[in-house]
This record gives sequence, structure tokens and C-alpha cells, in this order.
Amino acid sequence: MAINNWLGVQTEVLKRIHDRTWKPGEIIPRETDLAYEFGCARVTVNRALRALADKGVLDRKRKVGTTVALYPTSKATLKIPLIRKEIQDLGTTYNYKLIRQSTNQTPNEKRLLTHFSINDNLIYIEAIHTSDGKPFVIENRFINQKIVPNFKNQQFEENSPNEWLLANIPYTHGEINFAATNCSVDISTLLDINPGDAVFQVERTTFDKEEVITNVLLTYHKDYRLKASL
Amino acid sequence: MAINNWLGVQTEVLKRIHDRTWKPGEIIPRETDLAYEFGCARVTVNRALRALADKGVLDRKRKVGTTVALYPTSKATLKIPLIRKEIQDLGTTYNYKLIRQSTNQTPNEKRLLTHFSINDNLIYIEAIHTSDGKPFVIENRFINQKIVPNFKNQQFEENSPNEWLLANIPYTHGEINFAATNCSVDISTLLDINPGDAVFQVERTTFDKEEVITNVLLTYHKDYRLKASL
DNA sequence: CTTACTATTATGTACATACATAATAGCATA
DNA sequence: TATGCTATTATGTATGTACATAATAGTAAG
Repeated sequence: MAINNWLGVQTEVLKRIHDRTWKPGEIIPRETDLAYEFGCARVTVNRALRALADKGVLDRKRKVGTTVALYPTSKATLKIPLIRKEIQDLGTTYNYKLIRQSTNQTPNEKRLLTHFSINDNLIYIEAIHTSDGKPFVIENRFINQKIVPNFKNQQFEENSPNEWLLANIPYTHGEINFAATNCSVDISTLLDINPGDAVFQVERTTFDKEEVITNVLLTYHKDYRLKASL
Repeated sequence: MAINNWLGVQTEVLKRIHDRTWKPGEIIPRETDLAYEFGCARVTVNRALRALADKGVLDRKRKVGTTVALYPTSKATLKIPLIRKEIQDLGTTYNYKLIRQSTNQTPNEKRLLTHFSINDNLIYIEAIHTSDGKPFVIENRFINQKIVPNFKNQQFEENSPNEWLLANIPYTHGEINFAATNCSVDISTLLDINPGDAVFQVERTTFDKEEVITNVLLTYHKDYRLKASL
């Protein structure tokens, strides 16, 4: 069986996993053996297997060898688009409206103290993003004032702070979590739903090395679903 | 500047992106130029850049070249662990209990018709997974009966159907979505919460090529949060 | 100006060779 | 038996060379 490209190798490997020639938890043949069987270079096999390991299909360990993952770790890659793009991809008209903005805020919610220090000065922004004029998501955002030294010159009246931050403040890593909550009175008014309705919330925090850049709490419209593929 | 391994190249590339030597949306030097600058092989540069492209940091196009992503597509990779593992990782005791099981069911909810045909025969399973004796997640699951021809011999009384499926029925792809909902009376009883409380739901469907294997609706305990890193 | 064709470009990849390294197996010693 | 050291193993990677290919730029013809 001649296979002379890495995608072909990967296809054949997936086929053998799928038809249980190679069972979950079991060792598969060595790279050198597979290369011999397929009539290609070992590096080519390595390339294919590495890609499958990155996807969680295979587990690889030096000297031990390569095993089919016992329980394939299902990975859903969530691409977190710009809200603007998410709304426009729906074929609807996007609009952003600033509700409230202030500086020299302190972290006044318990969840913020996970990341900010009590002495941090924060910019607070509350805004609404709409889809065809209807509320899509409410944004409550804190930005580390130290990170935006010239904030007085910045304008978040016309444009979303997230887009500005992404373009201007590099981040190294972040955290994100998803939850369901009963909508508060304040936000239910903005979303034009009933207090107590279940809403989908996303909280995201980004860091530049050790420094917190921003924390945002997004509260989506009723019946919002976040989709991904496996 | 001598860099002779791909991880070193990647680190230097990330540094230049971070300090805005290379700005978002802009073209970076060609692979051959970078290889010349770093004193390494072009393939080594390619290896580093490809990994960054896979992460959404760079965009690459033949002939055009490589650009820093204008808005880095934030990708959160959700690893979807076995429920058992998720609970055990909390340091608590996992337990599974079957509530209801039946065969020859038809797709009786609108959401199921997205995937199943009206004529499909389904196995229905309702179960509860607990953490230290407290309800953690309720599982409502439909399995394509055609996929499990010897179902009568199968036992989901002691063990979770998901673990059995993962070990025995290979899947090619799937879909997953996350939502918030107000808890129904039935499920709120099982979860020991109030009807109307907001709960986090995950719906997942897996396929073997064109054939639906299973659809599961997981309803998590109150205040559940799904976390990931960026 | 538009269309079609060809040349060029930068990424994408295969190969053989060589070296690196994490990790286990085997062996010797106390 | 336990410990420590060395050899071996399978994956991990770097290189130079060669070829492949998607995509754009340039040119010629109508």
C-alpha cells in the first residue's frame, strides 16, 4: 500500500481507528514500521500522527509509542468572533450603543477580585449591542486604567472597546467561562425580557503576562445558543 | 540573531507581534527572509509559523505571504471530559443512576428532528450523575437503535451510556451547543432546585458519517460554570 | 477596457540523513 | 529486594534539496 503524503497517511490511520483495527487504548505500529508499510518517509508519518495527537485522537510518548486515545477527548473549538461579526453573520444590522462610562472605579464585585487588586483603578463601560435594532448582548466591562494611560482621549461612544483593545493592546492569555443565570431587573430591562428569565452569560478576562487588561461580562438575549462542532 | 529551533522562532515571532514590530493586519517577512535572519532552515520557520497559524495568531496564504491576524480570533478549546472524570477532578465521589430506559421511541421533540428522521427507532435513557451524592447533571439521551443492534444485551443500569458509546461506537464528527434555560418542573425535582431556576444546558449530537449515533441533553446543577482558557 | 494566457512568487510538502531526547529496560551492585 | 547506572528505544526535530501548488502579477490580443 503506497501512500506518499501526510494527509493520505492520516486518512488511513483514521480508517484503522474507525474500523477498530486499532482499538482505543492500544499501541499502534511504530512510525518506522508504518513508513515501511506505506512506502514513505518516517517524517511523513510523524507529520500525520502529530496532527492527530494535536486533535486528541492519538496519545504519543517517547519510547513507549503511540496509542489510540482511550476516550477520545472531545474538543470543541469555540471561535469567539467579534460581536459585530457574529451579528453581521446572521445577516442582520449591527449597532453599538454606549450606556455608561466612568473612570477610577474600584473592583466592586466579588468575581472581579479574582483578577484585579483592590487598589486597581478601573474604567467601567456598559454598552449594548443590537441586531436589527433588537438587543443582542449587554456588555459590562472593566478595563485596567493603567493599561490605557491616555484614556481621556479615547472614545468608546461610537465604537466597541473590545475592538479597540484587540487592535491596540496585545494580550498573552485569558480565561473564559460560560454560565446560565436568572436575569436581573436592570439587565432584563435592557434586554427587553422578564426579570428571572434564564440568560446565557460569558465572562472573559485577558492578561498581558501578569497584568489584567480587561474583564467583561456579556449577557446574551433570551434563547441565545452558542454552537460549535466536534 | 541565531535561532536554531522552531520553538525559538515561534517565541521571537510572538515577541515581535506583541511589541507591535509587526502590527495586526500587516505582512511579515517571507519565510526565506526570516530563515536568513535567524540562520536556520526555511522549513524550521515554516514549522513555527504553521503552528501560530493553527492558533489563529497568523493568517497564511500562498504567494501573498503571512500576515498578523487583524483581530486574533480568540479560540477557546473546550475539552469535554467524561462526566465521571469531571466530577472526580473536583475531588468528589462520582455516581451514576439510571432513571428510565426504553426502546422503540420516536423523535418526539422538535430539536431531535434536526438530526433524526421521523421513522428512526431510538433508545431513550434518562440518568443522573451525582457528585458526593448531590445531583450534578441530568442526562436525557437518545441513541439510534440501528447503531446498537444488540441493545437488549446492553446494560446501562450500572454504567453511563456515554462511556460505552465512546469505547464501542466510533464517530466521525459532532455538533455541540450551549444554552441557558429556565428549569422545568421535572428536572428541577431531580436537581433539587426550584422550577424556573436558570440552568446551563449542553446539547451534543455525534455522527458516524451521515448516520446519527446519539443526541444527549445535559442539564447541569444550578450555578454550574464551564471554564476554558484562551 | 476586458479577457486569456504565462510567468513569478511565497507557501506547502516529501525525502534522506543526521542528531536530540524523554523514557523505559536491562544489568550490576549492595 | 532496592538502588543506581547504562543501553536501548521510539518519538522529536534540523537541514538541504527538490518538487508542488495556490494565487497574483504581467503581458498580449481583441
